[in-house]
Amino acid sequence: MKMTTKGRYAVTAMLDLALHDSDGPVSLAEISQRQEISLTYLEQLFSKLKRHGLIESARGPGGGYRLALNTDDISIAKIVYSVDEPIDVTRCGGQQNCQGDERCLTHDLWMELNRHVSDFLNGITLADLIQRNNVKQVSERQDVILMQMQKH
Amino acid sequence: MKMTTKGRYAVTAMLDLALHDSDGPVSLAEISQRQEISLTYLEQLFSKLKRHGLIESARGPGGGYRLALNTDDISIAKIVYSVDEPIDVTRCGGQQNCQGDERCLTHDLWMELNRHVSDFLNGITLADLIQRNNVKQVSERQDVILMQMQKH
DNA sequence: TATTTACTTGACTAAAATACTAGGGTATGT
DNA sequence: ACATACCCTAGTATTTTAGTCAAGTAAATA
Repeated sequence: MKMTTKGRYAVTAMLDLALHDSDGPVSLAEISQRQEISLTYLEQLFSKLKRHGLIESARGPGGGYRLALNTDDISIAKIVYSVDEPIDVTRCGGQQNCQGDERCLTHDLWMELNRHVSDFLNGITLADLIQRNNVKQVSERQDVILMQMQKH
Repeated sequence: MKMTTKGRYAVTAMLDLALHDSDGPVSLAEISQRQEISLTYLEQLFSKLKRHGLIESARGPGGGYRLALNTDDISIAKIVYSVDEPIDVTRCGGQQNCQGDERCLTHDLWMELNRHVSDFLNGITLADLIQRNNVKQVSERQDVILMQMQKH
């Protein structure tokens, strides 16, 4: 399966967005500072997330991004799929042509693992994450740091 | 997490070995033909598998590899770990320094996914796979093809 | 309406990882 | 001796990743 920093960054950024959504549109500049992710890299990710209908954008001063769905309708799987398109551990991508035009010995095993990981990521939403204590703690730490930076 | 063809090849080759272990040492040349994996690439993988104590080797004519453990003592996780060393989906590798020297927002989520995948792969052994109908079928197909090739 | 903020798009690139190949060995059975 | 089969170290082409650069467009506000 494909679990890269791209997917991790996307989830982290979306969670940041969810945590600050109530204050109006959130700019990528803010997220970039809080999560320490390059601004231009975030732009790429958010373009994909928007294409997949997870977020909405507002241009101009005071603009930024907002969630297009409720936090309990956005699963981690949706986010990762949006930026890392085909999460897949098989070689053939679910086609059964891993050996010549037939299944390889371990085809079904990897399919099972695929389903397992998907189920897990589908079962967790942004709403779930927001509830978690460790998320709250880290988020508060980041907010404080950002405010200190803005003083200067 | 890291799930590449290297790990897939290793599991496939080990399963092939398990299926033919009863006939005495199995040479990499055989496995290479049956599973359509490059011989020199197999050599690399088997060197690691041996270092991790999963197999034993016998040199010279009639030599080859044998399982060093019972099939129900060899989990898929053991095999994958042997060749793809650190299976890990977090950025920090379990250290909590993903953001500066602190945890990032989603640290715990990736740790959880890690554990999930590991549990799954630890819960399946070569013995389990051998029992499966789809494995039996594919294996028989491969044996027939190899015998036909050897006629020529 | 000038200006600033912030999103939008596409092409480009450095670095790392992957999936191999090449080419030497060394041990062992016949 | 000689063939078989394991053993080991490098090297390398390809692909993927992570990220930059540049040139926009849309919208708000002064």
